[in-house]
Amino acid sequence: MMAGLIFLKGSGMTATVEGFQKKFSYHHGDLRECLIAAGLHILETEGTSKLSLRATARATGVSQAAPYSHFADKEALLAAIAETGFQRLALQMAEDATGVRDARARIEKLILSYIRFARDNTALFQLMSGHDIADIKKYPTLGMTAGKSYALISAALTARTSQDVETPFLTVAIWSLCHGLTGLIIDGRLNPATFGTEDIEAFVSKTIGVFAPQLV
Amino acid sequence: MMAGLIFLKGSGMTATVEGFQKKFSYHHGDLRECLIAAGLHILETEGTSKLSLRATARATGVSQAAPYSHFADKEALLAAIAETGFQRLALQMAEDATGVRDARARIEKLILSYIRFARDNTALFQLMSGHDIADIKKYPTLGMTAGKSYALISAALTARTSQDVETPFLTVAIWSLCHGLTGLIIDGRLNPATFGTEDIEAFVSKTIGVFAPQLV
DNA sequence: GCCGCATCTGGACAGTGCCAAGATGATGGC
DNA sequence: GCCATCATCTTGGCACTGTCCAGATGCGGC
Repeated sequence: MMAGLIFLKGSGMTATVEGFQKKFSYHHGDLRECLIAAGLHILETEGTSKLSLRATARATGVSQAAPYSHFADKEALLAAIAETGFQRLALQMAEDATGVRDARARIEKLILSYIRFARDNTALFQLMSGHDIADIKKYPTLGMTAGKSYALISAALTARTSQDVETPFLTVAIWSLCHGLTGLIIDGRLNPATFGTEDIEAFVSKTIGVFAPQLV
Repeated sequence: MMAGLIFLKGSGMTATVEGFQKKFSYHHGDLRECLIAAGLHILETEGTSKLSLRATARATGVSQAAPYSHFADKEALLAAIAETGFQRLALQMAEDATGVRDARARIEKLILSYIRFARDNTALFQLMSGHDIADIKKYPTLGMTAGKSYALISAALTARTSQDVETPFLTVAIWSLCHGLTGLIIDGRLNPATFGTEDIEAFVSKTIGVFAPQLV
């Protein structure tokens, strides 16, 4: 419970750093960002079921109704949390694949990074890929940010030399593979005996191998 | 609200059919199945957010605590509903692909059937593929039933002639494609302009084309 | 016919999302 | 410097949820 104090008003980075406080501080400081941070923290430590508007408000040290000044409803908070998740995901994928130019190797790195993210941030990933947010179109920035990781894969594919398969369709296929594999892995639905999933890198490499002719 | 009456105790098929009632009727008749049916109905007509234990109990005409005689908690009810969903899905897929022997044509039919199911039963499909059920391992029969559609695809692939790619890996790839495509479609994330998604059959066929060499 | 036990009821508790009315305090115009 | 404005936040409350408990109910085996 100590950890919750991180987000208390008056404490925490955003509120203690003088300049920051002057710029953003109102009653709380920067409640919106703090609520998102608190939400992420609850998600990581206690799981989706414990992530409520009231709990985030509590962790931030404000009243239960305070979040409504920044989010229309619970879904809007979830969307904001998911968005920072997509931001982090895209960042991590880009980092993990820096310098790798060969199309197939790059795709492999990107997918492995995607899988690693999902494993390291399962609850967050499930929020991002699940259906807790009814229609994404209500949150345009979410859609934009979510598109970044897709764009990374798409870009890696346009870079390949042979173009016998139209890139958009190959992208959709690879993307589905990436997403589908991840789901199967984090849900533990792949029999380790037949797939050798204890060595993820080898497994992914072999599965991508199905596309081998297209990834020249 | 009229429709809710379908599930009232003493009415409805399971309770009025004499033999059925004699065999199963207790206080209610066959509460377990009725609750599942009611849950499915609520899911279809009012959406996931309205699907609560209490609502299903209400629709069935029993007290709020009655479901606990048949389900340990809400998740258990969801699991049972999801399971009948998987049952229906596998049935539909098998029907839609009857008689089609050619590997590629059969795969195509199976995937189209999968997509059609997801479109026709969106809320149910999201329950089946989402993360509302925390870990599937708690519901062994769910896992079994969910595996049926996977098995259909797997079987279709072992039937192909060329075996230059190991079947399990190709199955995982095709399965991911199937699942991923469906998600992209029902979430409306595919730009119709670039993909021509208004003609689903053509779109799916073209996307599967990425695997063409492996589907001989 | 009676007893055991699965089944179902009524009531209760803590927790939730959301809302309305009011307090609070920063900010721009004077 | 002061004041009105308005976003921000609080308090209290409503309806709903999942879950539990003590007790009523009634079917099946004896």
